[in-house]
Amino acid sequence: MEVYFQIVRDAAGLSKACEELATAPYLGFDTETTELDPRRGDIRLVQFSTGKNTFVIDLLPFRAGGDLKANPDLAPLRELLSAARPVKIAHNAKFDAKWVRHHLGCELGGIFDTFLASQIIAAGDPDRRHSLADAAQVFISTELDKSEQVSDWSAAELSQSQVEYAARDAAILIPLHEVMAERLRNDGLERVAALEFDCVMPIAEMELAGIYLDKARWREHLATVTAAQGRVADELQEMLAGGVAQASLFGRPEINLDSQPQVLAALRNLGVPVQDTTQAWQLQPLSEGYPVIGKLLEYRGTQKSITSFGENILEFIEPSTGRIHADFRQIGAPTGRFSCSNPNLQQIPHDQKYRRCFRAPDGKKLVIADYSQIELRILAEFSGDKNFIEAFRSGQDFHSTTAERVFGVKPEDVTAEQRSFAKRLNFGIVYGVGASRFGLMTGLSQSDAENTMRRYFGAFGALDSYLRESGNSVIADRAARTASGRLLRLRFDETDRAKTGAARRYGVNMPIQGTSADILKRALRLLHDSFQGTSAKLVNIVHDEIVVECDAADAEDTCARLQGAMKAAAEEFIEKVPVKVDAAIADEWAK
DNA sequence: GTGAAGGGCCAC
DNA sequence: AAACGTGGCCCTTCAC
Repeated sequence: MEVYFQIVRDAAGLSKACEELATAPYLGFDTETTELDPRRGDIRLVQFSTGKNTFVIDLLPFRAGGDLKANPDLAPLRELLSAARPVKIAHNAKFDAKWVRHHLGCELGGIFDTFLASQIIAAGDPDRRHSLADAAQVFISTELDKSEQVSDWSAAELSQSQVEYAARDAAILIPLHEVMAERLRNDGLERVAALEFDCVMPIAEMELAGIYLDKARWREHLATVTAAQGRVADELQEMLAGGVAQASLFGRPEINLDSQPQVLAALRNLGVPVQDTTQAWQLQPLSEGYPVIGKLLEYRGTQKSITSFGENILEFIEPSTGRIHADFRQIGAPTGRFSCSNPNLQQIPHDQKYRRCFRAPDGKKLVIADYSQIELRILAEFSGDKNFIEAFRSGQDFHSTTAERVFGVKPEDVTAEQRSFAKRLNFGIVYGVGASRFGLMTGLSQSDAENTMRRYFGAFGALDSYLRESGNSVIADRAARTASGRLLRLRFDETDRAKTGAARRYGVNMPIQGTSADILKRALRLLHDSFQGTSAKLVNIVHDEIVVECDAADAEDTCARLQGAMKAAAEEFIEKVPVKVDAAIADEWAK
C-alpha cells in the first residue's frame, strides 16, 4: 500500500499541518513510542491522516527545548488532539491517550477506537482476533506488515521504512473506520460503541494514576499469614500421613499438598469418600465427619493468600510513582465487563486485612461507591415484575422482602434462615441456578429445593416468564443484547442438551451482567467530566464499585459528584426501579 | 527447559 | 437430563 505523506519537523510546518488537518471530519491517528510504558520512554512520532494526506510529526526536534509539555510550539497539536472534532480514529486508543496525556499534557478528545469496534462487532466470537493487522484483514481485506512496530524509534535518523510504516498505520485507519462504522450502524451497535469510546480516556487516566498500596502493612499481614500457613501445612501433612503404614528411614514421605492427585490418594487412603474432584464446595459437606477435610480447606485458603496475594503483588509497585498501575481491558468479557491484570485489582480478597493495605496517601481520602443490588434491579426492570419492583421501591431489606413473598410470612416473622434462602435464590437466579445446585448450597433436599424455587417463581410470576422468554429467544435467535445494544452471538450444538442449556444460561445472564457493565461505563464518563479541574482521580473499578482518590479537603464534594454520576448513569438505563448507590469516605479501601 | 491444559479459588 | 454467569492467577502435570 502506497501512502502519500509529509514529514513535519518544525513549528511552522506543524502549525500548517494542524490547520489543514482540523478541517477533516475524521483523522487516522497513531503514535510511535520508544517503550510500551509512558513513564519509561518518549513519543517519537505522531501521525495523522485525512485519507488523502498524511502527516508524520517528528517530536524529536521539539524536545530540544526540554519538556514537550512546556513547549509552546506544540499548542496547535494539543488543540487538535483534545478537540472533540475532528474525530481521531486510533487502534487501541487507550495506549496513545496515555502517552498524549503523560507527555503532551492534554486529553485525547473525540475517539473512534478500531480495536474496541472490532470487539463490539465480533459480538463475543472467541475465534476472532483484534490486532490492527487482523482488523485490516477482516474488514478491508488488506495485509499489514507490522515488523517495524518493534524497531528502534529512538534513533536520530529514522529509516525510510520506519517512516513509511508509521504513515501507513495512520492512513489505513480511514478506510477501516468507514467499513466499521457501516457495520456498527447495520448491527445496531452505535450506542454501545459511543459508550465504549467515551470510556477510553477515563481508563487511560486511571491507569496512569495507579493506586497506592501500603507496602509495610501488606508485608505485616503477609507475615502472619505465612506463619499460620506453616503450622497448617504441618498439621495437614500429619493428618494425611495417618493412613500410611510404612515410614521411611528419612521420616514420613511428605506429600505435595498442592498436588491434586497426591492429596486425593492420601484422602482415599484414610477412607474419606471423595469423588474425583477436591473442589471446596464438594468437600465442604465432608468436613463435619472428617477433620482432615477442614484442615485441607484451611490450607487451601492460606495457600491461595500467599501465592496470589503475597509478595508478588508488591513487585507491581512502579518505583517512579510508588503505586500500582494495573492493566484494565475495557471489553474484558463478551458481556462488556472489564477484566484486569498485572495485577488483577478486581480479585483482591474482601477481607479487611487485605483491602486496608490499599489506602489513601497522607493528605488524601478515598471515596468508595458501589451500586446496591444492581443486577437484581436490572432484572426487575427487564421483567417488569410488580412484586420485584415493589420490593425495591419499599426501600426495605430486599432479601427479607423477597422472603416474605416466598414463604408467605409477615415482615416481623421472617427467620434468618428464610432470609438466607431468599438471598441465595436472588443471587442464583441471575446465573440460572437449578434446583440441585440450590439444594447443594443450602443443604435442602432436592424436593425441598424444588419446592422453594417453585414458591419463589410463584411469588414473582413476571420474573419467571421473563426468564423463560429470554431463554427461548436466546436459543431461537442465537443472540442476546444488553440495554445499550451490546450484542452477543451464541454458537452451540442444538442436538446437545448440555451445550444448549449452557448457552441458554449464558444468554439469559448476558443482558443482565452486560447492562451492569453498560451502566458502569456510562458512569465513568460522567465522572470523568464531573472531575475536571478537581483533585479527584479514578483509582479502581470492580464491576459495580468505583474507587476515587482526592484531596482530603475535597472528599465531601467528590463523594457527591461520584454518587450523582453513578445514579445518573444508571437512570439512563433503568426507569421503573429506584437505583441506590452506597458511598463512603475512607482512609482505606474498606468500609 | 518451556508452554498448554486442567484444577482450584479469588473477585463481582 | 443436567447440574451457576464472567474474569485472572497460581499450582501441578504432561507433552514437546
